[in-house]
Amino acid sequence: MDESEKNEKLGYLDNKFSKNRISKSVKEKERRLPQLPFSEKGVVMRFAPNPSGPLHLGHARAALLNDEYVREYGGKYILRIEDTDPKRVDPDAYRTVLEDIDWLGLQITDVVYQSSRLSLYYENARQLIEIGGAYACTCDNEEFRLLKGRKEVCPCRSQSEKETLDLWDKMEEGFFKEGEISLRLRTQIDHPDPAMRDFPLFRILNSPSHPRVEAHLYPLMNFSVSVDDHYLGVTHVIRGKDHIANTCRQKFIFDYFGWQIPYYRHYGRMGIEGVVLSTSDIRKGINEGRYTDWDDIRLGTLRALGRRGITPAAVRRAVLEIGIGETDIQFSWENLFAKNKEIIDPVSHRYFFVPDPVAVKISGTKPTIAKASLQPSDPLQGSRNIAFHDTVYIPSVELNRKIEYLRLKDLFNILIKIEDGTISAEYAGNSLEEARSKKAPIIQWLPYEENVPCTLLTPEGVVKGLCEQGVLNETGKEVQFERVGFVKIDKFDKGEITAYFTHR
RNA sequence: GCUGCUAUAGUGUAGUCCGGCCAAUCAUGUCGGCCUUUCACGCCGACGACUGGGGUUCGAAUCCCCAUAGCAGCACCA
Repeated sequence: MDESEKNEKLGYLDNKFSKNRISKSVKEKERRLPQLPFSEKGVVMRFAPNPSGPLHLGHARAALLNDEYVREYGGKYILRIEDTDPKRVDPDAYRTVLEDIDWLGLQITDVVYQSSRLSLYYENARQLIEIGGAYACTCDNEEFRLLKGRKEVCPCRSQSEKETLDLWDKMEEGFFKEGEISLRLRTQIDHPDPAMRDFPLFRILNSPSHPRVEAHLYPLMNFSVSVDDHYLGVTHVIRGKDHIANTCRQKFIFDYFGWQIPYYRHYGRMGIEGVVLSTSDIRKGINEGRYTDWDDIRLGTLRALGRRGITPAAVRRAVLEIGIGETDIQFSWENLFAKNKEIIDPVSHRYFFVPDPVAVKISGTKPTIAKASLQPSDPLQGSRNIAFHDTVYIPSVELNRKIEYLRLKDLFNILIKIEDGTISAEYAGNSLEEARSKKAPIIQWLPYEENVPCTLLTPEGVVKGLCEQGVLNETGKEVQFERVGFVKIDKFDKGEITAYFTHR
C-alpha cells in the first residue's frame, strides 16, 4: 500500500472518490483537537513505546494524538524505541511494535533506538557531573528511601565533582555490580514532593543481556528521555498524566544543562471496560493458556481489535474524540463500535448467514434465482445470485416465533406449516407489498444445495451456522451478515469458515 | 503519610482561561416513530448532566474557600 492509498483508507484524502454522502457527514462531525501553542513553525513530536509487547489501545491514544498534531502543524514525528531496561524488552516487540504502528497509519518520519544511543547518555552524564549536577550513590536503596522521607541527605551527596567522576569511570568500566551504585541527580532534598528528591539517573544491570547492545550501565528513563528530547529537538510532548511527576523531574535535568524545555501536555488515565491492557498481564495470560495469543479477540491489543474487524480509522476517530483532556475516562466499546460502523457499513458486502439452520421444503413454485445486493447503498458494487431449487435453510429461531407468514429476503413469501413435527412451507406469492402489509418478517435463507459451514465467534459464545458461498471471497474482510451484524471473515479451513463478530 | 492532577447526562465531549448570549453543545446509547426486500444505513422526536456545601457578585457550570470522590507519583520500570 502506498502512502496515498493509506491516507485514503484512513479518511484523510478528501478527493473525488470520497465525495459521497457518508464520508462527508462523518467529516463534518469530526471535531478538532485544541490548538497547541508555539506551533507556528511546525512541531517535532515523538511516540516512545517500550518494546515489551504488541501495542494496545492505551498506546494508540498516545500515538494517534501526537500523530494528529504533526499532521496538522507539519514537522517531524519521531518513533523512539525506549529499550533501556533489558528486563522489559521482548525481542519480538521490535517487530510487532512496527507492525502495529503501520496498522495505525502513523506518519513516522524518524526512528531511533535508545539502545543505540548509550554513548550519548554517558557523555551527557559526564557533563552533568562536571557541573555538579549529579553524584554517585552507594547507599542501600531502603536506607536512601528512609533518608529521603525525612528530607535528609545521604553521605554520598557531599562528594566532589572529581570524586563523582572517578566513580563514574568505574561505573562505565564495569567495576561495580548490579545494585551497588547509582548516579543520582542533585535536586532539592527538602523538595515538598518526595518524588522529586535526588532521583536516580543511571544504574548497573548485569542481567539479562540486552538483545541489541552489550552494556551494563543503563540510563533511567528520566535521563535518557531528557537527553533525547533535547538532541532530537522535540518541541511538544503529549503523554499520559502518569508522567506528570516525570515532567517535573525532567525539568530539573533540562535546567542543569540550560536546555529549552518542550511544551508538555498530559491527558488523563483511560480505563477500558472489561479488558486486560497491561502487557505483562497479557503475557502471563498467554503463557498460562488463558489467551490464544496476542491477537486473542478478548484482548485490547491493536492486533486483537484488527482481527475482530475494528478498523484503524475507527480507532483514530474514537481516540481523537476523546482528545487530550486531563479527566480520567472510561473508554467505551459502544463509542468505538459506532465509529467503526460509520466506516465499514458503507463498504461492507452483505451476505446471508443462517444460524442453527433448519431445512424447509417449499411447495407450489419453480426453481429460480434470487438477486440480492452486495451493498444496498451502492448498487454499483453489484449483487449476489442465490439459486432456489425447492428446499431452503432458515434460522430455527424464526420457527420458534410461531409466525407462519414469512418472506425470504429477495425471493418470495412463504407460509410455514408444521404437521406431526414435520416442517414444510408453501409458496405464498411474490408480492413485497403484501408481505409488508401483513408485517411479515423478512428473513435470510440459504439454498439447501449451495452453502458453506460457518462458525461465528462472539463474545457470548460460538454460533454454528451456514453462510453463502460468496463469503469465501471475503477472507480477511469485514462483511455484514444481514440481520446478525458485522463480522470479520477470519479464515476458510477444512471446509469451514471462521468469522469473528465485530458488532451489530 | 507526603506531593500533585481531575470532577458536565449510562459513555465520550463542547462551554470553564476573559462570569451574563448556557433553563448548558455534539456524538454515542436507550425508547418511540418514519423510511427501507436486513433487527444495517438514513431521517424525525423523546430521555438524560454542571460532585456537595459555603463565599464573591445585580448575575456563577465558569472566580475563591472547604469537603467528598477518582487518579497518579514518592522504583537502580517506561
